[in-house]
Amino acid sequence: MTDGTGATGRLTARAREIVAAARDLLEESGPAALTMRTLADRLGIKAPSLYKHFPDKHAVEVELAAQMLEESAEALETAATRTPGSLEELARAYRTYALSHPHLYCLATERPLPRASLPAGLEDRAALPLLRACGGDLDLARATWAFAHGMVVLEIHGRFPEDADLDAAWKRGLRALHP
Amino acid sequence: MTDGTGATGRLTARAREIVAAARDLLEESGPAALTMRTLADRLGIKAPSLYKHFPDKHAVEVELAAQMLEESAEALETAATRTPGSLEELARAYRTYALSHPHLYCLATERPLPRASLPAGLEDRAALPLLRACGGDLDLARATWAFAHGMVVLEIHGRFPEDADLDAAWKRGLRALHP
DNA sequence: GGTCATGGCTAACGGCGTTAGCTAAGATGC
DNA sequence: GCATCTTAGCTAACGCCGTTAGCCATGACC
Repeated sequence: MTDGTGATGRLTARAREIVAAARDLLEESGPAALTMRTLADRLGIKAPSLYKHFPDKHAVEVELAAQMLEESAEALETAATRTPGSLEELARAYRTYALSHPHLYCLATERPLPRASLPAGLEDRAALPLLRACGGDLDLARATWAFAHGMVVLEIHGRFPEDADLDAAWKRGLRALHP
Repeated sequence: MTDGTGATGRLTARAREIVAAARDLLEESGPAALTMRTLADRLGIKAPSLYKHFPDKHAVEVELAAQMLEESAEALETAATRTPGSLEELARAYRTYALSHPHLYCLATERPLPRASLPAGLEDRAALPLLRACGGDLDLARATWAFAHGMVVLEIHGRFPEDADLDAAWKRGLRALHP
């Protein structure tokens, strides 16, 4: 188990404050509200001062993506520990986490993974619980991940019909992928 | 079969030229390159003139999303006609279309569906081939759609490991969902 | 106590979407 | 055939955005 931020040591204290404020802003008001000026405002400083701590806005967003990856990994690990081998519980944890942090989930997900800037091993760690639940079948794990990600983003972006029974679609997909 | 644009009659000729230029710009250079100024440039006019034809940039993007929906529906219908009942061929058509137009696919997909501005019935039409291939099982169709969408967007955004065998993951997922 | 790094600041640049207001050209009505 | 109105362009400008340059106070270090 980690410190929950994954950035202690990698970032200065002030940089972590900035990331925390950025996260609040993003989660409360969406990606359009996450501007360098409003972020600085929330910290009681001016926008250019942010560049003493991060080279550009993208670097802040990468930090947010890393948080999301780390936290979702933790959520999956917790579920796997509580109910070993249950893909249903893993899926529930994934869905719950993503829908609790929709803006963060999309920010972290809808662009290339910044592997170079990520803590070593984080990507594998996030994938491991699902891979184990799939008995080491890499193809099945990837297919299941795609299914879960697809369900979550389609739901977040309101692509399903209003009256769609998403619980039933989840059940049906999981039953097929993990009989 | 339609005219392939779906907008004849709904849009003026000039508006259709603008959408066509916007599409070229988007597909060639990505969403960041799609600005009102560069779009106007490509048409040999100035940015404010675009507002004589569309109320705002979003309206242009909605037109692009409608094109994507229409064309992917056509691709699926063609596949369903050529190889009736084959989910493999449907999936291949979906993947091929999305990967041939990645920026357009993401633009149309990574935001709420503008149902009010869409041609009537288009959403249902796009969903029908898959629903039929699933024997009318709505839950299975939605699960399969989520799987396919997840595979495509994760591939587009480079989220899978470099060496991942995506063909195998597609096969594995489809085999599970449609035994 | 002088030196230097830290972390603020103001002013400004170029690009964005968008609005206001002007105008040339063509269609329309009598 | 002329007046009128609509169309579709234009320039200028506004308020945002990310970002850079350059200045300055504070406090740590030898």
